[in-house]
Amino acid sequence: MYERIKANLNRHIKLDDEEFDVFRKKLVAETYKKDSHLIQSGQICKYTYFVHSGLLRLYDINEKGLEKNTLFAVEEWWVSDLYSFHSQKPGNYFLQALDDTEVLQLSKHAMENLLLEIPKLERFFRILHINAFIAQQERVMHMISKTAEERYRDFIRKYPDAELRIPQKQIASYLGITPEFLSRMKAGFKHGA
Amino acid sequence: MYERIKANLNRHIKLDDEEFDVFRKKLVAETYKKDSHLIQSGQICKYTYFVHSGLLRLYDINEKGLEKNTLFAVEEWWVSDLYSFHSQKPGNYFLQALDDTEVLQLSKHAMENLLLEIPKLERFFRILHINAFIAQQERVMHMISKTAEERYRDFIRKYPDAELRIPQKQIASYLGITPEFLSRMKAGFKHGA
DNA sequence: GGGAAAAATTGATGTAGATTAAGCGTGCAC
DNA sequence: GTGCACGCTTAATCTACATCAATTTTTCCC
Repeated sequence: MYERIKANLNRHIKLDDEEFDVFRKKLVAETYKKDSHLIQSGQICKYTYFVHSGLLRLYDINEKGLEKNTLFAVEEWWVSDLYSFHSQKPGNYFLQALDDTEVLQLSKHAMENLLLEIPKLERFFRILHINAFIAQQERVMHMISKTAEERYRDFIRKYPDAELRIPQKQIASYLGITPEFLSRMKAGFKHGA
Repeated sequence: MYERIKANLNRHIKLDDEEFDVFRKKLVAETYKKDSHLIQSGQICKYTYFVHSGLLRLYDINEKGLEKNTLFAVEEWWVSDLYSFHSQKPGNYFLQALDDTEVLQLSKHAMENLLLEIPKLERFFRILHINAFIAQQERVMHMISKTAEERYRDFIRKYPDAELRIPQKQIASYLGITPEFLSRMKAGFKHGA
């Protein structure tokens, strides 16, 4: 159960066995059923989640009342409503399981203690958030510069298995287009392009 | 000269005088003339910049050959090509002065040493990048959910003085629309809306 | 395994914003 | 001061994508 998160930490820092043990003891393993919610908009986000297996989506409901996905989290992703988690104020996002999903969750309180006990974790999360920022920045640039079709091709190139696991309407919402238009595009470029 | 960056650090951490002195000694003050470049696409980004005064834009050139702004940096902003700076591989962004601009720059090497000498800085940059991520994430959601006019209104509400200092075409590029359409919108909602 | 509900597809029409092109104002180099 | 490049505006046309509505396919539940 803990090998995956250990490998994840090892991408950026080295913890000895004792340190990892301190870390592991703060984690709570939890399983969420398909369609259940881990985070609700309007509430204070208590946890940061590491996805051990399964599939989550992070979304908000916009002014027109439509659900818009901002992130899919698969195995070995960290996910949370960072604004709410970090500030401990009510957030705007929902986090929902698209499949039965096993997570390791870390409470705000546990996280703060960990950062003091194992300062190397400051480095780990710093690098994690740098990479998250870079990915979002690139996504903004794609929204500005590319057509929906180019963004869809990028998406399936970057997450090849996502096409299989994630419903079309969820992908459309992530890309910022309607399900109808996504369907049309897929039909289109079998013969075309 | 150093009061502004000291205040900036103090937003998230407390450094004593000795620590701040270590930090300050690594900074290099530099002035860039209007229109000059601090970072060039294709090159390895050597520095992270703290804007002491002036105005910078971070942009790339897309596949169609058009310049697209991803960020404006005014007083008290940190800016860099984070991918290139962090990985020390060639980057995709240009950083250009839109006005004569004074920066404090920190080399990759100096930054790494600082993070070892003053571990509290790991925390500082972690929080800085969390906030940067949250802002980018919000921008993605706005691109997905809002019309160009709504995004323009948000922009001038968030950066009230930007409208005065930043040329329209640069704002249009940041919003992901053409200068022509921005001009039309401005004319439009003087009488309308 | 049959039936309801949700997801995906298909078609007709509507619209936000792009593109192209022309004219206008303004800052700045000589 | 004058010329000229460049940014801003206005107008006509075009297109990527949305909206609305109907049909088919898939999923899931007792």
